[in-house]
Amino acid sequence: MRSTPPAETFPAHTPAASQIFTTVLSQGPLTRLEAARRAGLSAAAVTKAVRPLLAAGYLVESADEEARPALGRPASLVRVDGGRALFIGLKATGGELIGVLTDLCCRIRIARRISLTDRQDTAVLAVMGELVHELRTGAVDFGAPVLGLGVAVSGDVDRAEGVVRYSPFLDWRDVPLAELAAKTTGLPVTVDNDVRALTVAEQWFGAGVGLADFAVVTVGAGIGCGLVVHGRVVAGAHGVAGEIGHVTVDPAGPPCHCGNRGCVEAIAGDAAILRRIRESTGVEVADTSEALALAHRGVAGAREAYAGAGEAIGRGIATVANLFGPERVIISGEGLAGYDLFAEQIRDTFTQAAFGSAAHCDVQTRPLPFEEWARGAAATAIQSFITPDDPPPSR
Amino acid sequence: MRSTPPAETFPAHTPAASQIFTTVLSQGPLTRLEAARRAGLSAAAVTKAVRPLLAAGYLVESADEEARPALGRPASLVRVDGGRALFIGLKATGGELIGVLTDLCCRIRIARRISLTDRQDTAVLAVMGELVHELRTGAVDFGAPVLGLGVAVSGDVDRAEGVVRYSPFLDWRDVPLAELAAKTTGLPVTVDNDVRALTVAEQWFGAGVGLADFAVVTVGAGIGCGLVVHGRVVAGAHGVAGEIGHVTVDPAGPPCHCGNRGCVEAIAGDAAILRRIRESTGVEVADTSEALALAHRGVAGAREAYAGAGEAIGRGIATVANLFGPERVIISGEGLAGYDLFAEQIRDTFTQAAFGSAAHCDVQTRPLPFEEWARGAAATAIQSFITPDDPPPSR
DNA sequence: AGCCATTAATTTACGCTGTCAATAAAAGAG
DNA sequence: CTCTTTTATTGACAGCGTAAATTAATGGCT
Repeated sequence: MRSTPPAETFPAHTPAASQIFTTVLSQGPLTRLEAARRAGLSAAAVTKAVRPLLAAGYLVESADEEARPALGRPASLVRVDGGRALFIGLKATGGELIGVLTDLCCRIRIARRISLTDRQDTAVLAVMGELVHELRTGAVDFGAPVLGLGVAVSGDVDRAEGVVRYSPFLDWRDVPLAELAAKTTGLPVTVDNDVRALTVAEQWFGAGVGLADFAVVTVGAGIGCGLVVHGRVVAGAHGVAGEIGHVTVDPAGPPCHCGNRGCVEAIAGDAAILRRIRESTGVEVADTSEALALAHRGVAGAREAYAGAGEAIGRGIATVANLFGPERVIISGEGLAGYDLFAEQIRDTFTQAAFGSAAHCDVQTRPLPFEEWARGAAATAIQSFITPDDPPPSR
Repeated sequence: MRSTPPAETFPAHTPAASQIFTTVLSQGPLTRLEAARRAGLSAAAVTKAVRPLLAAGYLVESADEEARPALGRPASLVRVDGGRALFIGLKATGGELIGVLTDLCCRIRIARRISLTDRQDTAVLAVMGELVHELRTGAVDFGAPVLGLGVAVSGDVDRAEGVVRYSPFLDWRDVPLAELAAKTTGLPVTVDNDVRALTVAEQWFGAGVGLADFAVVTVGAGIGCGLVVHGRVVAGAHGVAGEIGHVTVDPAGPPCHCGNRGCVEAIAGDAAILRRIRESTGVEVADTSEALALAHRGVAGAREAYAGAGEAIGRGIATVANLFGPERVIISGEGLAGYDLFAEQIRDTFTQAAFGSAAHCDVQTRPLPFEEWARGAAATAIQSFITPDDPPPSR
């Protein structure tokens, strides 16, 4: 939600224009005809929508050098000028703030992290202000205006209202973050849940482009899941959705902080893996990198812990596939550092537990650099810039 | 999919008209203004859309007798004339064919069942033809035309193409049922998966009216689930969705016909309950009614079997709630005959396993008379009649 | 080389549908 | 009998689609 009027508004005031721009943005350079086809609109609509966007510099035209057909008028490609505008994305965790400056195509130009000492909202907000200022200072070099700020926070976030309802890691309740950050920075602010933000980034700029139904699964400290159904990110009627981390995979499994036993997160979360390695090997591993080292050295207990995690994740993904039937599942997250240790288990368990054609679902993995979460936040800011109201289904 | 031109077409050729009609159909008598508000359209659009529908007799107007506010121009209510048109719904199981004749408001006027002796598609089709003929003969009394036929089949069904891809109970593969049934009956035919059809009926005529996100869980021989997300029924990219029956709730549980262990269906399906009762009590219960009798008499082994079933179902529903965040879950099915035996376990397990606000999800139960499945099929026929292409999100 | 047929991309002209804002209609209150 | 209040209708306007016209590039033919 915009809390302040944007410095510059997007010259696409009709739904069709937003949709066409989104199509060109996410599906690379396209001819007008091809853009029309993919957006489900007429070619005439594209021509009309493209004109003001070209004039404003958001789109640029170029000849189709390669793949020119022998006959007929050669196509001219339309693409988004990424350098036309900049956006800032912030991800707040309990311990640090990650910030990125991206262009309109959501390519990262600058990335920064600052550790947080105080989780109080006012303290975090001050640090956010600093980080945004630093990124804007760096933005001067690129000769384009910063047109929006996206903030990603884990927990229950109401994007439409710009309010963090409850964030366990930050211990926040009902913080009107969009409003506060807009006051601090003077930018239009979008606030969203971190996993959903990442899902938006995949939908527009990643492996979810062009898919109406897919899921993003993040593996790390927690296990999260973002869902896109009918071309739209699922937010849940009560703000909760995609809680794959608390899907039970073994009622006799280890206890989870949520009060149940055998949740995916209680088996495959970073802390769970560490604890299991400590219990089975007796080695007092201090963090994930030590645990990984131990497993890579071939220590049986450590390998088993990762294998068990892989099984739990595979079962969780199979559950998602059985219920939704997504076209693709994108596995990502910090936890992928140890992907070689559980890839096989994920795949085997998924294949076995997926019912019927659900097994045809394409399970992909992509590495997730640390700035990726913040990039997701920037993606939500770009989304808000292009479609002030929540976006229509993309194709 | 329509395979033959309908006997009579619906005089609403614009999306807005279909949407307004749908709103009035499912949300009872409404003033034009209220219908506009609920459909997200302008009052002007309603006035324009309603006129031809009144002229054609699909809608009727009446004064708002009660609840007339003291002030202002009195509202005139618009409602659907259910008696204006009739539809036939068929549900095919392995052993019998259930057929209903409903009016436009999906109220059942006549219900019939015929047992099937031969599962071959041609044999089933012949019996379908008979049943449809019988229902149409009965329809004469109501003085309205039969305008569509809906057929519900369990398994993998492609509604858009009207093809049954694979139905285990009938042992069918790639049967172009819509085309065949249209040829036999001369009616426009809609073919859909049985659980999805039931979900459509709930969405338009049941407890899902007005909800953008809800789930229907059916308990009986199998455990099924229909999902509505963003106001649309989820069909899954590969035709599989809502397979709650094959969500694993206990990897150490009993084996399931799908090849895994501890699926919801392997614990809470009718056959699983019977087997467990036989094993624990030694009593050779022959069918579900005997099992119910045993449990109601207080036999411990039988009660435990039902309690275990309740837990499995509750856990399955919690999984759905954690992943989607539906506003409501509607539990239904033949298995509800024993609802008193596991209601408590469903509720307790759900509450415990639902994460955070997902527990706020409203879990309802509704009895499911045997004709309900066929009524769902009729609902899909009504839907196809009103919106020839797949329906837009309803509000 | 010049011209024309061919193919494709884009634009222009026009019609349909839905919104917005102004207006009519139907009461009861003063 | 007029004013207020609420609902329904009407007419001007805008968005978007279709269809036909226009523009652009290329190869074959003379």
